[in-house]
Amino acid sequence: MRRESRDRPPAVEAPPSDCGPEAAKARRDALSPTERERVERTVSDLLGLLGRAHTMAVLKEFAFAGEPLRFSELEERLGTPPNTLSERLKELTEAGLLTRRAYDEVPPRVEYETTPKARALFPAFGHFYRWAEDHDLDSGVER
Amino acid sequence: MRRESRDRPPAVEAPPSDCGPEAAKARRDALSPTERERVERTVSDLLGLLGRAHTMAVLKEFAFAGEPLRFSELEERLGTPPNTLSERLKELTEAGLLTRRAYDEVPPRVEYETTPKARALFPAFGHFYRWAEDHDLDSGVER
DNA sequence: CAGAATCCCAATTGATACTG
DNA sequence: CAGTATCAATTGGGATTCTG
Repeated sequence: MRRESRDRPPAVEAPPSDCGPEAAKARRDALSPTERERVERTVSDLLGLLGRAHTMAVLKEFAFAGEPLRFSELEERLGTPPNTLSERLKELTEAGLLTRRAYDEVPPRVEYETTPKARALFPAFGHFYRWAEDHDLDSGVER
Repeated sequence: MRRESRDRPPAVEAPPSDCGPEAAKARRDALSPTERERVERTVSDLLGLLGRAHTMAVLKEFAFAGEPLRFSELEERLGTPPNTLSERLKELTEAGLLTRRAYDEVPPRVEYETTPKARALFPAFGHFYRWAEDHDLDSGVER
């Protein structure tokens, strides 16, 4: 797999053999029809979930925070309206990607924490960040 | 927690050093303030772009196809309404992720092809696929 | 006080018909 | 075939209100 023109620091140039598209394609072809169908459905469900406003931004926040976050922290960092944020957090919790823990205190405190299932997703977000170091969107300008 | 236990090793749990969140976090801290700000903005622009209906599904289709795709192929494979698909393709093209080539033929033919910039994004989609092999979304109760 | 619920309006998306 | 045009349906944003 090639790399774009960059004068960028070394990092690790070799893309992980684990998440390249060719690898995924090969793996897909190796699946049984039944299992493959399940995987396809899961992928499209996942993309459907991630493809709602603020959802990926929320996950990215958790990925970089590396610790539980409170509703108000997310609200502040993302600038997401409370009703929308509330809905996204509910969806992510129902999907099994976050757990919600309410502490019976004054003032009240609710913490959301990622599940292993969500953390297994994080490398993709790390990749987006990595991508952003080497690229820009729009204008066709390839720094 | 439905099918968390599989006959496959975790694998995804150990993120590749290249796109793991820790690596990204460390890299972020190493950036100059200016560059870091640009990267942050690019990431959120990217997530904004990807977070529209069907956008990631379109890119996934290209990632697995590995070749140019026509409007009708995408429409058929994704079941996306033509106006929405049209808009998404326009956005992706303007973002520099796709190129559009129209052939002067009868019947008309238009092919969309990924740019290197888009292909640099594909490992993330491969990762989503990989994730789906080991996980499921526990779709919660309907609203 | 955190945050869930509600209402209302704007923006996005979907379904379908239609055109070059 | 590859889109537009149009209109209905769904979703998101902002302000406000309610509750523990």
